[in-house]
Amino acid sequence: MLGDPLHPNVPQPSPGQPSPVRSNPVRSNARQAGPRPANRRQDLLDAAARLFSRQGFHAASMRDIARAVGMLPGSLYYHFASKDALLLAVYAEGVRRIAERVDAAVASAATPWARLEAACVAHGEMLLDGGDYAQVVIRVRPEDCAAMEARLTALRDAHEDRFKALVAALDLPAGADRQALRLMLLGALNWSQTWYRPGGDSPAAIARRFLALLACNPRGPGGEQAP
Amino acid sequence: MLGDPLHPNVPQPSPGQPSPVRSNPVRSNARQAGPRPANRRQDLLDAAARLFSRQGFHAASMRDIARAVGMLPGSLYYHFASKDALLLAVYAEGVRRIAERVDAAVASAATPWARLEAACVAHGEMLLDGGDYAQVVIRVRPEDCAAMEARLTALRDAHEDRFKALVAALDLPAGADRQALRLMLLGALNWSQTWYRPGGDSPAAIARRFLALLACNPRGPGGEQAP
DNA sequence: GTTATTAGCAAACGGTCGTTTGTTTGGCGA
DNA sequence: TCGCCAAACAAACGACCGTTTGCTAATAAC
Repeated sequence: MLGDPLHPNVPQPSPGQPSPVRSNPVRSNARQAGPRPANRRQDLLDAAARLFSRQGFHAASMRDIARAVGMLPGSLYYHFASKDALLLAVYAEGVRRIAERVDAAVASAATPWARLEAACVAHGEMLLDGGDYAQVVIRVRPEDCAAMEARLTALRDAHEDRFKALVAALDLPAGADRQALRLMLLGALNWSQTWYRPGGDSPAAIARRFLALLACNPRGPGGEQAP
Repeated sequence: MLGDPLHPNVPQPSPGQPSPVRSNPVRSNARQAGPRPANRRQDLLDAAARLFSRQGFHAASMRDIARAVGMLPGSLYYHFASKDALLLAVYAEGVRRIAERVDAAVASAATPWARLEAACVAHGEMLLDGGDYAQVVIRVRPEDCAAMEARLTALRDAHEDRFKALVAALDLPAGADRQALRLMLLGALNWSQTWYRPGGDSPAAIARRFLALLACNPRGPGGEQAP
């Protein structure tokens, strides 16, 4: 009862915060540190993120995840109410991490075009090399988990709205196709997860090469990319 | 024994041919028509394509597929040696259908840019509206089926090589980034499967809008797209 | 010292998975 | 008419699935 059964009755670090090194000065009556609790919940999230990103949602089993952290399968139901809830937690954290980086990159750029480029570079770096959480967001389709589809889609859309704003801020000729511009950029970046292998071009270089191809880029065709 | 167990001992239509309407004048001793055999194998392929494209490889079970054609689960092992083999057959047919359309479109275009545009339009139309077989090729990742990964990847690569040739034929300035051009175009198109919904822009329009955004397009920035 | 809570173990639940095995059916060629 | 064979049925196999239940140490609060 009492709402959806996403969170079992366990003290979660704090929703909306980056789940810090667990050194936050909690109020008195909450369980605080102790040698035991450690960050087993975080370990579980990490393991789930790894397996979901490498094998996909269906192919990664709860037993796999439990084994990865040295638990028995039933034990992780103390921390997460279901496999769906575990995916949602990983997915939300993934979106949060990508958005965090993108926001920071955007904030430190001056012009609209520089902001879009910074966002694409940050987005691409997270997708391709930014850890398992970020990769889950692209690898796992919301419809892979029917029970969570709406929530996962909402999370992904909220992130992509940032790019809507960035493209809207560009100074473009009147009839410019801003929607296609956004969809092409994000699509090409997201799909790059399927062919990217470390060792070749860096994620940042890939993102910049894509952006350099766009006709409306004021640098002009074949423009140089900054290092 | 004798090679990989992909094909049970059942008369397959003919490898490498488009599996015609089964009206080919077979030699004498092969079972030919009869009221029974019909095209149950084809029905099975169709059902598998549908479920694989809608649910993905892991979420679609052999029981689902059997039920879709009114068979018992064990019965489809008469036609396909394993789930993996069934996926390979669907995937190969999907690649064949996409490539067929792309080749036809390319053949009926005159200039290098027109050929690339025709290929993108055909590719996009197949991905988005070209039936279940084509959609499986994009929806199912080769690594979803470890046993077939190499073969699936080879099929997909063979198709994408067409675009390598089309881009190589373009008349571009010296330092043009042809690889990024191809990857961006194909990536944006392939990813569009995740957001496309019938009713809005047609697949052909989407493909043309993407191509129109590219800086190297001789029509110039914001160029018009043909009807 | 008692009590409550945290975190996990141990073992199973019913169900579904891909697959195998043995048997039956119906039409065809001889 | 007989035997053959494609094409399916019927029924299970063992393995694995997500999940539940009951219990038990360890820790913290009183």
